[in-house]
Amino acid sequence: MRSGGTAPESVFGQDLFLDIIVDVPSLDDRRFTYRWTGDGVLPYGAKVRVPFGSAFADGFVVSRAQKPEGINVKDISFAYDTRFLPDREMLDFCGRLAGYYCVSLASMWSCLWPPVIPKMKGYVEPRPVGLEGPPERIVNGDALSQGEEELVWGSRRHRWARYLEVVKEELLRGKGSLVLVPETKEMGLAVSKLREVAGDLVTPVCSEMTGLSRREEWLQALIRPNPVVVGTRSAVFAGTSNLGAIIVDEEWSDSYKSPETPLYDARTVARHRAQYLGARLLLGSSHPSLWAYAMAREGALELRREPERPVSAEIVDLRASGPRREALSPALIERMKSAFEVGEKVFLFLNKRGEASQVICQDCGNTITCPLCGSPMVYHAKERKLVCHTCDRAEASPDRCPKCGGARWRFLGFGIEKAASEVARHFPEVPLYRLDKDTLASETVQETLSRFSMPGPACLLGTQLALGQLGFPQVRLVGVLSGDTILNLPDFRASERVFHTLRRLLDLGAYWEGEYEPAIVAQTYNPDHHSVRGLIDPDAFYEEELALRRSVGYPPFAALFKVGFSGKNHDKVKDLAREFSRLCGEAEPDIRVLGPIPSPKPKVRNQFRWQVALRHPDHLTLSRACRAALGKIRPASQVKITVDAEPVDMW
DNA sequence: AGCACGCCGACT
DNA sequence: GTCGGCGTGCTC
Repeated sequence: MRSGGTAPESVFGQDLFLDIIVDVPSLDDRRFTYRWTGDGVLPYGAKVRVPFGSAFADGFVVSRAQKPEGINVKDISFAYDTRFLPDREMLDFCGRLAGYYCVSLASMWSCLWPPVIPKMKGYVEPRPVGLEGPPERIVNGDALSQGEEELVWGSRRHRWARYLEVVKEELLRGKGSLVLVPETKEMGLAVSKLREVAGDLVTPVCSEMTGLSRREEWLQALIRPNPVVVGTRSAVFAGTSNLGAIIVDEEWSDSYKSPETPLYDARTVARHRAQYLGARLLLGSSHPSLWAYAMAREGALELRREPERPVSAEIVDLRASGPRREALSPALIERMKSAFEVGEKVFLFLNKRGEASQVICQDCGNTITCPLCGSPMVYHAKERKLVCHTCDRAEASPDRCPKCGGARWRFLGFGIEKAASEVARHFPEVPLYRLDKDTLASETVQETLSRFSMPGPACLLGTQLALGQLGFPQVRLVGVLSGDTILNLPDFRASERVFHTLRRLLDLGAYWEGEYEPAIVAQTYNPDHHSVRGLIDPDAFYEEELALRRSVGYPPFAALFKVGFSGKNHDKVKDLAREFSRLCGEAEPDIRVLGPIPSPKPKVRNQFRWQVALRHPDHLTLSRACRAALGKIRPASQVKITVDAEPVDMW
């Protein structure tokens, strides 16, 4: 609060000019000079509202400025409450991240503030930081490693025992912690667990933070000397720099990847932030990502693994059942029957993404993959061709399977409707519920689940939506109708995704104590595929998938960028994508440039879409080349460029 | 991102 | 003769 004119003499009674970077796309941190006529000092990094063109925009103070000549300098409209100003270390850290992700510093800094911030009221003593220039974009994310890193692999109980231990240790050293969970609905449990060791220091922050109390919690995370901050993806930017540990629970989850720009991945940000602060990093997982597994294998992460529990899993080979096309195999029907007879519940999982126009060999289950990159190829009905969307390689669709010579091709995609009618036909007396996007409109997930959990036999047919629901009813049998159809997606992580989905089904009922594991019956056309075998032998999956990724030079053995181009003028989009590819190759000859190719969805909302993939062993080399190329492209043109420096898929 | 300026087609 | 398309450029 303003304390009767005690603000610094030097900034009173005179015009104060400040350089502001405005958070507006394509402006890329261009500086604009504004006048500050309000009370108090606006420190480096302060967030302000400024008139911009005929509208307003948010921006950040980066330095003091001279009165510019020949420009009609406008006044800063207001400053946001400087109590929310992140500390200098976080500001600098985000400078590095901006370089790493090829985005503007302004957009990166925006992540450091809650969505709604009050205006600054009167004079607020800012934290002591100077008005230096912006931090050097050193973008050397790995140079500062000194903290310990570990992979906590096992059940929820196993992981949280370790988390609490570490949080407690750090508190004894006077250090706070940051705990990330994949979904908002996981926060309640995380908070109550952490309260056991950290009591009132536990500070939940929430991305859907519009309410006053939410904002207050965010502030507490900044102000408390050693907060134990809990939150989802966006919370990776919250809290002070006095952190002893950063914990990422269920790190395999792609919900850590931001879907909007800046396209950061909270897992990587967490790791870099821990390294930057010299804090420990804990990655927790019931089935680690390949990224985490590879680091543990190299010894970069210390491994704390709970012994694998035996699983009851049966893999049903659909190839054996011939051309008959039913959603439920006889083997599954048998198992369902015995489950219903003793009053148990069955969950049938159907991955709905199998609608794509794919062909697999009905005799041997072979899916044709691209010889250049290993991604499954996509059938283009129009030209009767198989196309690799990663390499832009097209070949005639073969008449006979190159593996077994079979000529019976199957087009994928049986819908949930068909499955439902089959279940109803086989088990007319068993109550049947559905949980998918189409049925969600009529009732909530919880309503469906509670009806499903009423005593007696019942069957639930669900998609991804059903996974990860807390308090899932006691299911004794899980049937996977078509979990592996996404193997046919042109995506370097398709196998990993199938593996995680299948392993996740084993955890359906796992909530806290009293865990149990259902028996699982997985129907598949790929019974020998390592991602399906991973249900029984996860280690074999990891080793095989790692070997595959290494042989084709994909993550985690190399950095991969996905650069998207979109606009309504097809030729301009294509030309700019070509130009960009050329410039990248020029900037750094070692870079593998794949494409440009039309995006898997080549036209969306009347916008044409092309993409380029870049690969190189070193992420920073890619970032540098990418920024160099972007800098040389004339910023005109109605083509939007999106750089994803850490894609989780190639869509 | 908005928004204004500016130079070529079909309308009262 | 004007209204209006959106390509190009600017925003302190």
